Amino acid sequence: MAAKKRKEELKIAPLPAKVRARAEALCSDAGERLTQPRLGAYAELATQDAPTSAYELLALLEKRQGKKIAPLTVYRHLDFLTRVGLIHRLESNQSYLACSHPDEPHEACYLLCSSCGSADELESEGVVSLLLETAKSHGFEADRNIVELEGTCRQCIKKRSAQR
Amino acid sequence: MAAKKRKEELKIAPLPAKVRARAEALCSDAGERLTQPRLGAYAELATQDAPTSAYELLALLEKRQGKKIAPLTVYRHLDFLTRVGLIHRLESNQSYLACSHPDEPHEACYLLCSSCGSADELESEGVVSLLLETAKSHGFEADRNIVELEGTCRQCIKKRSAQR
DNA sequence: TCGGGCGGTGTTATAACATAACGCTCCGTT
DNA sequence: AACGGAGCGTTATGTTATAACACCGCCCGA
Repeated sequence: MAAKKRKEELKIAPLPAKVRARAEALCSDAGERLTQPRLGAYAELATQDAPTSAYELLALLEKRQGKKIAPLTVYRHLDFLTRVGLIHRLESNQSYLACSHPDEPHEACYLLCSSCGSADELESEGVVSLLLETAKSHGFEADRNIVELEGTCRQCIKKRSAQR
Repeated sequence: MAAKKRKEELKIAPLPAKVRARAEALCSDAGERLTQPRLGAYAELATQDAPTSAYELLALLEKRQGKKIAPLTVYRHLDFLTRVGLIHRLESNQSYLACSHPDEPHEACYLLCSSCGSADELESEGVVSLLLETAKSHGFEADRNIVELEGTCRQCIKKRSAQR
């Protein structure tokens, strides 16, 4: 037979080469393996334009790969991707989001539009440092901060004012 | 028969008179009815010293009242209490917490200790206003802000340093 | 005081989100 | 080739939340 027997024939969402390279670099720097299933989950998330729930992601992956996937599998991938910083979890609505700038370690705020469902990641050293400082002054040592604003994004505000 | 037939014999967790009065005032000001089951749920939450999940609360109420309660009932009470501002929901771990100062409308930060599970509500005009300002400068109009810091509280830091 | 309406409650069922326990496979190292 | 550990799959189950529908009881107006 001419065709080599390839183990990994996983279908993966198209991902800009640059983004993919960045993800691979990030993982190898961390001494972690960006396997095919993990990459598949990341690529799928990265091509969504709104935060995605674990089960939505599950459905997307099943559709693309044409086979059943167990929820636990997806959660493991999400857990991994969160750990290495390629994605974030939005606590206020249990959804997941590819990080828009995974290169530098960061603490971000999220602007969640309740009208269109979009999420914007917002670098905010000022807010974060003030937050940590405030906490510290109360004797509290913060490991992780969750800052999510729900409201209406610029586009939706514009759209709304245009239509009336 | 001497005893009048009382409809409402719901057992309710003991609640300081002041706290109860404040809750009643808050509801009547809002034109809402603080019914027995609602008060029961509030009182139960208010006597916990850590954030409580909906199903934990359910179990507590069932135990106190000696009867089965449906989850939906509890969720409705939680929803009501959140709406009038007597309790808050912590998004990062799906739990609920009696508000420590429901009188004044407020936006708070929460300091969640991952060691002892306690939650501290922290008034933080500075942080909140900076947050809103930052969002606005991005054309985003925020309705609600979620600010939760996970870390170690003062007591647990002290305890930890003492024991080693 | 009667009656109508609406908010609150109860019941059953089910959807959505997440993890436990266990064993096999793959891959790099010795 | 043997070993060991990370990754993965499978089954089962736990946890969180909501839908649909009917009844009850309080308030208010006639």
